[in-house]
Parts: sequence; structure tokens; C-alpha cells
Amino acid sequence: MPAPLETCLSDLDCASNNSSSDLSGFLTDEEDCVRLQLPVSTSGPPAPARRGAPGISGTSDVPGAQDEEQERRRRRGRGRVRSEALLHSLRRSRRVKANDRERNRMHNLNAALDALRSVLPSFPDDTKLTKIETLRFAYNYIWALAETLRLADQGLPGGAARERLLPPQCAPCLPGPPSPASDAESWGSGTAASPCAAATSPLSDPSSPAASEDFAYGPGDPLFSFPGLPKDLLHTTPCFIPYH
DNA sequence: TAGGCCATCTGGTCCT
DNA sequence: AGGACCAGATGGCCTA
Repeated sequence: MPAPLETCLSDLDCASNNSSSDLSGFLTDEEDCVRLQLPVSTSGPPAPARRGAPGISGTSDVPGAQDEEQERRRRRGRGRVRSEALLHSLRRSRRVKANDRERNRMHNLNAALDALRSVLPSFPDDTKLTKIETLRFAYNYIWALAETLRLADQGLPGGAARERLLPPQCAPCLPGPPSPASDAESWGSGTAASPCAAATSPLSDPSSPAASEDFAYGPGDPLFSFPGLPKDLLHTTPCFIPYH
């Protein structure tokens, strides 16, 4: 649940009360304060003593030259206070706008993740993948699909393909016996390290962090099951996304 | 109740 | 200057 907006705004105001920015000359009109819904009297640096606002005071001053100067100073001082309040208000409005943009940005990101979920194979229990699960699953799924296409192009059966998919240096990296059942049991823990996985990936990059990180989601993992893909292929599918 | 996941806010940085 | 992006902080909700 988001923090109450009012709380955030008041905090922001408090945080920005120490601003030394001077907008004198930028805005001193009361209309601007009204337009921005600013209080006419604000907190902040002590305002010059107000001896009655002009036009409000009932006293009939007949300003001499000295009085006019004092009046000018009063107006300047009051304008400065208002300008600082205005600065706070501008900052606040920018912050609110930025928050709104950030919220929309995250909503778009979530919508993209939902779209990605929708094209991934769903599970019987219809559980919604978390964000990180969606990314990992998609990564592996794409790899498996790419491998399927590649094998189809080569006309290789899955069993033969497996031999080709596993470079010799990767054999020791395979956790567990080569039998599919054992693979599934030993890979499903989510903690198995499979540095060789990246080496078998057509999508992998030598600079990829996957080359030196731990990996999760082995063939025993539900996220590792791709309907319609050759069974043998699944057991050679690497897990690229670093797990931590 | 602890831990995981998530939404939101926020300030900093980079880009246009 | 303003927007996009990012990471940290915070608090709510849910589950084991």
C-alpha cells in the first residue's frame, strides 16, 4: 500500500524547507500562490514583521519616502517567502509528476511481463509465475525452442542431438547420473551449479554472467518443462539465468 | 512470525 | 529542462 500522498508531500515540504533558493523576482504575485493553492502565509524562514497587510489594514498610512521604502521591503520580503513556498510547490508538483510517470512505467513493465507470461506454457495449477520466474522460464523456453529448430534443420533425433549438445568439457558439470530420471532429481534443487550450461547455449555470450554464476531450474524443475519439446532436449537445456 | 513478492515513492544519473 | 531509467527504502499482503 503506498504511503499516503499527503504524508509524502508534507515530508517533501519539510525536507525542502531549508532550501536557500531565492526566487525573488520570479514570482511574487498572490495570484500565483492562489493558482498553485499555496497558503498566503507559509512556514519557513521568518518572514519580515507584517504590520498589517496593505489593503487589509484599516489604518490610513500616508506613506512618506521612508514609508514607501519600508513598504517596498515588506513586499519584497513577503514575496520571498511566497517564492520559497512556490519553489516547494513546484518541486512537489514535479515530484508528483515523476511519481506518476514512474508508476506508469512500472505498469507498462508489468503489462509486458503479463504478455510474456501469456505466451509461455502454462501450468496445470495455473499458478502465476513471479517476475523472476517468468524471465528465467522465458529464457530457457526460448533456448529450447531455438534448439528444436536447430535440430529440426539438422534432421537429428533428440537422442543424437543430445550428444552433440553436450561438449566433452560439460560432462563433469552435469549433476547426477546421465539418466533422465536422475537428472530430474538432482537438478531440481535450485542450487545446482552448471557452468557448462552456457557453453551449450546457442544464445550464450562468452561475456555472459552465466558463464561464472550459479544456475537454477534444472530439468527437474517445473519451470524446466516445455510441452511439445523433445524429452532428451530438456535434459540438455541449460539454465542461463544466474540464481542467487 | 519470518520471509518472499510486490507496488510505490524517492533521489540520483543519464539522455534527448 | 524534462523525461527515462535505475536502485534503494518502505510498507502491505500472503504463505509456510
